Amino acid sequence: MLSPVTIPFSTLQIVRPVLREKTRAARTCRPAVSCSGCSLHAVCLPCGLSGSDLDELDELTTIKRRIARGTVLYRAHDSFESLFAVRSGSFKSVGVSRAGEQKVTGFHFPSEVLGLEAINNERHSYDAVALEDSDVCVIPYAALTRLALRIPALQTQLLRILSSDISRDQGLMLLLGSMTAEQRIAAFLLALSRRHQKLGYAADRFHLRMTREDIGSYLGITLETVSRLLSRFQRDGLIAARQREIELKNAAALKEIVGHW
Amino acid sequence: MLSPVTIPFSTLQIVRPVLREKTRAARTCRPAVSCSGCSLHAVCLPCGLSGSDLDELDELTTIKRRIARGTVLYRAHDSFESLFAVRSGSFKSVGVSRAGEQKVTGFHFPSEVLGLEAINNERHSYDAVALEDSDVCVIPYAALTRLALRIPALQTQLLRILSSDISRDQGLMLLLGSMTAEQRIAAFLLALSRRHQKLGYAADRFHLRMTREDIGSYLGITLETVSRLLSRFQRDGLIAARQREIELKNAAALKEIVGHW
DNA sequence: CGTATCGTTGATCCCCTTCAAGATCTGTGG
DNA sequence: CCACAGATCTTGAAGGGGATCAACGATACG
Repeated sequence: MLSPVTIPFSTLQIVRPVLREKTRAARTCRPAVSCSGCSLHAVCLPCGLSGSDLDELDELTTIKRRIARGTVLYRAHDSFESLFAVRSGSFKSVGVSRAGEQKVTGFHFPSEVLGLEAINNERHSYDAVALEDSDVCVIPYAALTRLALRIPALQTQLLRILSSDISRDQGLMLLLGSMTAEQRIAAFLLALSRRHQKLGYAADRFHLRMTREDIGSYLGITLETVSRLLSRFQRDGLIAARQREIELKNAAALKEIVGHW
Repeated sequence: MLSPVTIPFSTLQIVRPVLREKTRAARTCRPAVSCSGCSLHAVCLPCGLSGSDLDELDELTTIKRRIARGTVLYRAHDSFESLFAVRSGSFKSVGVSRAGEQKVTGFHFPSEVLGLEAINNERHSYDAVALEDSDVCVIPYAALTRLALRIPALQTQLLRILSSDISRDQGLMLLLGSMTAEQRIAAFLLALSRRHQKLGYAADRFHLRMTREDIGSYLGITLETVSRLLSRFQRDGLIAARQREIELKNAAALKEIVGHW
């Protein structure tokens, strides 16, 4: 269907290593496509694995795919075969109603695993759309669970990843259910900042990968409100925003707005 | 800490069997406290297990706890040791902010598993409060994952349960992010109806276990709005409501209001 | 350079919140 | 069994936050 794509080295540069500790590049001949050679291995699925366990996971995840900006990784109702780990780039999850309305239910950055919601009914329940040219690891699910039976640390990590997805969703539910538009935008900016930091980027300066409309859809407000509030935050000196380039000038004030949630 | 409690038979009667197929009561001496003897085994954690596998799970889950109405099963920040399966009764999950505000993030009925969000950071992230006198199975997590390594069907089921929790949360996010108050109430009633049906109860007649305030908190609206809309639905003949006793008179119209989400 | 997509800002409107008061229910003790 | 207090629910009136409608700038891209 889709042939494996070798990732050019230039792409990997986009993602800065989180932990440089002894990369296992020497252990394998294809560092660019293996978990052991991937700069994200400490925060991705192989977290906690080492030695021969890591090698076995490598064999499982040799297939990579490049997804062009604006195209889908999978669609709602597609049958579920594999999980996908984001290697570079970013995605949005889009829930679709039969009435045609769409709603963004999540944004996904490198090291995060996509497709977890499909495990239960073996069918995806939303579209995953690339926000920029992106690369993913394909992780065949049946083979992954077989391997997890033999590698306790892998089973542990898999369950952790699912659990943290539940935690993240619950955080968003709190946000959607009880925050004003102003609080939502502040919380959104702070969350993005944290995620960027976790990937090794500066915490106070980042590029929005998504449109105002995507943000509004995700936060349950209109794109006009998003725009107005970003303007206001800028006027009040909390941020500097030039198009999608965001700089947090006063993170403390943003936290104050969110109000300790 | 808390001693095992034997469940009186009268309590078990509350939960009607979903599938009466050859209950395995004869296989064990303690049907009232074992998975094999539990009327929920087909929709709970042991789904898909049989024979000696089921026996092993039984040994893991011998401890039961009775939680009185209004008391907590666990609190946010409690350390995570066990998952809990609801045997009878019902619970709400309550997220707590440092500012003191509370928000209900979920309702939980028999056969559902509580505590999944705590797997990742080994600490619970919300309170679980009993809405009525309830019984739960205590499922020690470390032992469960060890057992799941030996029983592939158990690992599969565990991953499915986590995944379906993610799906459920995403459904609520769609609701919170893009529905009017009227749509939320309609969707809430229909969802409750479906869950009751799944447990073997009538689909068009049920008892609300929670207050209007709980419902409002969960749906992101005020208790007054909940009350007003229930009154309006009743006036329009969509439901009959006497206090917490609800009868769906026109489910089709409710679905029409929700609008095919 | 022109077109489409994306973003900003303004004016108006309405759904839901907030505040308030009363009704009903629950359960506890006398 | 009844009375009373606290919790819960209902309903009304007024006000505001965000949606909607609309027009115009800015940017990206072929």
